Amino acid sequence: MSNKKSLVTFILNVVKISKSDAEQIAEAFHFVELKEKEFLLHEKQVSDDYLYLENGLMRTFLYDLEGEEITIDFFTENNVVFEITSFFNRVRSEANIQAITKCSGYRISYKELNALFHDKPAFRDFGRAILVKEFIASQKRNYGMINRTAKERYQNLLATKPQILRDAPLKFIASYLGVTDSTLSRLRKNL
Amino acid sequence: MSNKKSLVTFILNVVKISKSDAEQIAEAFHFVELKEKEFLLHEKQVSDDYLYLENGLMRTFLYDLEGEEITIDFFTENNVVFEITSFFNRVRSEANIQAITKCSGYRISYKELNALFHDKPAFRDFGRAILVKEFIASQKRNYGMINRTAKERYQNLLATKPQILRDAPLKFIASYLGVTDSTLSRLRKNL
DNA sequence: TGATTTTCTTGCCTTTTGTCAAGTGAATTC
DNA sequence: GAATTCACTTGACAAAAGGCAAGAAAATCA
Repeated sequence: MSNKKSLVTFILNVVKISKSDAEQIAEAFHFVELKEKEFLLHEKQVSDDYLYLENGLMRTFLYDLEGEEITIDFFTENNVVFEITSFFNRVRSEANIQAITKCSGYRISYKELNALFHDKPAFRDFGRAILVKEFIASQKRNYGMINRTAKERYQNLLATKPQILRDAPLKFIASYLGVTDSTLSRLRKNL
Repeated sequence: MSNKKSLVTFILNVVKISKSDAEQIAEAFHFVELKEKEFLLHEKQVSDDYLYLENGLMRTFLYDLEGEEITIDFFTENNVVFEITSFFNRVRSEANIQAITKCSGYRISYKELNALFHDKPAFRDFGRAILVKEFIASQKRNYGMINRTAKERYQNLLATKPQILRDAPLKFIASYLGVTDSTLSRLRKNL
């Protein structure tokens, strides 16, 4: 049994399965590290990483029509990281996934994930629970972005994921919140 | 074999399984109709409907802090309709789902869905494909809403789901786009 | 250490969107 | 069919956010 305690704990928090099932699932994952600014996924590649992020901060981003980077989402410690479209549909990714800080965690490939999905009923429940959890998070984000001013969105981010404001540069946060750098800088000043 | 041709076609478009598997899955669904303005789900209930919408237009909405209705999402023909948090986590819903026009389709309950999930491998693939599909749609919506002006968001909706603009009242669309009724009315005028 | 680049802040002005309130017209009701 | 309600529009003004450019501060590099 390798040292995947945090992953086992994460699995047990996501779905009601036995500890030994959780440990067997965790066993299938492989340790990975990423340096600051290293990419987990480059656009136009087919993603093959389903990652549990144990330490660090990552982001996913793409380029808008003017060629500007738009940060779509941040990933914090103790969450899964994957580009769902590319990973599950086996198509080239439109987005990039990049480590903001040094990161470490455990990954499995698409092939490994499917083998588990077919062989281990407990993993099916885990897989579904993760999809449901991430889907809900995406919907919540939708709701939190619309019908709110930039200031409220910023305050919400401050309250829910302060590590992002600590570790990510202003321009990543600005594009994530849908405002310009200038506007975010001014918002900050008034708080 | 009842008349569920559109559902079978829908299933076959979502996941690569055999026609007979798709027909067996469709068999488990039950026909339902909803009158205009009728609710599929009221807030504070636990959702028990996983619905394939064959005809009509629906929306999901909740109330903001000022007690105003906020339309979160629209559901169009030939899509699935469910409140993921309440349905999968068996918790009371914070959202309402309501028919805008007269609607018809086919539903299954949580219990029925899980029985299929455990007994029919083809349904597992279907279930996962639906979650992936809806998750991607949610992410796309996120991306389409941020970093765009209200006018661009409106034009995008016009291009992608014109039936919404045809059948939903202005106030539903305005809150969905995150603007006031007045602003949407003015946007329309300039087009 | 000093030079260079990158990140962030700020001022000035414009555009977008919101607020509030009044008004029109259509649909519904009694 | 008059009254009421509902959906939408419009005007006048206010607030929020953006565009652009200059400059300060911080990080990186040589």
